[in-house]
Amino acid sequence: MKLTFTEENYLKAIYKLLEQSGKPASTNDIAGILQTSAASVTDMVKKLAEKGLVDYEKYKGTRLNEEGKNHATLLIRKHRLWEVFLMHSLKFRWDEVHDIAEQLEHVQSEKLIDELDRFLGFPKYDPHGDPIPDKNGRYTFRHQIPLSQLEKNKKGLVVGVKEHSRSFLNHLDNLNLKISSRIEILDINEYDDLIEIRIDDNQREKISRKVADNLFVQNT
Amino acid sequence: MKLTFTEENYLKAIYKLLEQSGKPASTNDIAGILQTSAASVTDMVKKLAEKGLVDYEKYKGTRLNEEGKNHATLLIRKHRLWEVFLMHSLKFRWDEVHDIAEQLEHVQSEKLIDELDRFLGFPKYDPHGDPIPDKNGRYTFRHQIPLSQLEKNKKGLVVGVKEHSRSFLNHLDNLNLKISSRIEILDINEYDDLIEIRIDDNQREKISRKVADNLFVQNT
DNA sequence: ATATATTTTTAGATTTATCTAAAATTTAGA
DNA sequence: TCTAAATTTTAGATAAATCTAAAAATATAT
Ligand SMILES: [Mn+2]
Ligand SMILES: [Mn+2]
Ligand SMILES: [Mn+2]
Ligand SMILES: [Mn+2]
Repeated sequence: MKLTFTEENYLKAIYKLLEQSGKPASTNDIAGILQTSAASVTDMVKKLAEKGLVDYEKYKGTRLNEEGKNHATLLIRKHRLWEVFLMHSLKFRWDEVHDIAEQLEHVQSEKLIDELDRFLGFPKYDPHGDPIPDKNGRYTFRHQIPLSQLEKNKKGLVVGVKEHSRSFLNHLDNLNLKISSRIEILDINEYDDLIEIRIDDNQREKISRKVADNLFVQNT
Repeated sequence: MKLTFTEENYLKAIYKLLEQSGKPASTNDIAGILQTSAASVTDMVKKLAEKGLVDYEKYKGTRLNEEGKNHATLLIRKHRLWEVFLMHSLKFRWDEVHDIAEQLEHVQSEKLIDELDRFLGFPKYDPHGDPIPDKNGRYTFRHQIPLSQLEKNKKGLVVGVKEHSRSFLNHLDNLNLKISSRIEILDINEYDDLIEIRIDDNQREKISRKVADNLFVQNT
């Protein structure tokens, strides 16, 4: 089904909220993500329900149905593949790719996205470590934990970020932290909760719990 | 200036008409290209005039001013670079690229298009032989004539197509004719005006004047 | 030159996505 | 449990891009 940019953005917002909480998306939360009024959201979710993309119950919230979920997954596939393209082929930084991918993800062409996938070598993860759905909507899951859950003296490999904000990504750049960085927990300070780590068997850095919560690592 | 898709499509239409005829674009002609009503066109050209992109005189037609011309040229740059990308990187055929480029050309990011340009090696021409404006809006012109103007026993190199329709491009595919094909005029039939050519020093083919009018060649 | 045809503009309506303000419903606190 | 706060929906308005039908201007043909 051909949808407008707006409709697609609503589907993505509802998908994200469902992913985060597992519960139906509330009108207010959708409005928050899309920076619009609750009244507009009510109008639009009714329309999406009409079109058979979501299940909507007055005052109860909105959830994607099968078709809505498929469409949202396709959008995420497109978004993340474009991010890989921007980063690997066009040499963008990881803090720059999201905004442009927000536009590119709405381009309509199944062949385009499948050929892009092939061109990029069927990548499994995007520049932020998020999994890329394949042509059939299937993800490759990965065992990962927040860096804040890694214990003292244990080692881990950075595989993703939870936050995607520019400021967080720039902060990581300044710390020399990136996807595939090796990390060892040297100390966790009892008093101020700062975590001291060694990065790539090299520099030592102190990071806040906020940063550690937003970094995903694999045990190594 | 940030423009809507619709506004950008009007600018392109006006640009094309000016390019074709040299005269200001008529309301009806714009409506024809954009498949819309004359009344809508009047509304929109007034709005574009308000925004300082076109000069519009009631009943006299519309022409791009400096700013409108710059914006239209940027759109053409984006369109043609995306066509090159689709063809060279993603292996699309030359009859498939236009429709997708019509969508991609509206993505807003100066860095995106300049990096794409670099990635593609600063191509001078698109898959149909049309020149690609550089970052400053400058084209590389090329001396070319329609194949129909090539004389008997003369040789030429195919450098572009005038028509961009799918059916014409597919017809050329069937004849094995493509950009960079070498052509020799073997005979021009007096009775039915069919032109007999040799392609790549190899096969002989008879083509109609209609086809010959729509193929650009360089004398060799 | 005058009538006719064509083109273009205007007037008024429609659709889509948005808004604000007020009403209805649900949730949470005392 | 009752009341107050928060959330959500409804009602009505607005802005952008479109439409149709009618009026106005221009072009064409006898
Ligand atoms: Mn992103
Ligand atoms: Mn991402
Ligand atoms: Mn094209
Ligand atoms: Mn082209």
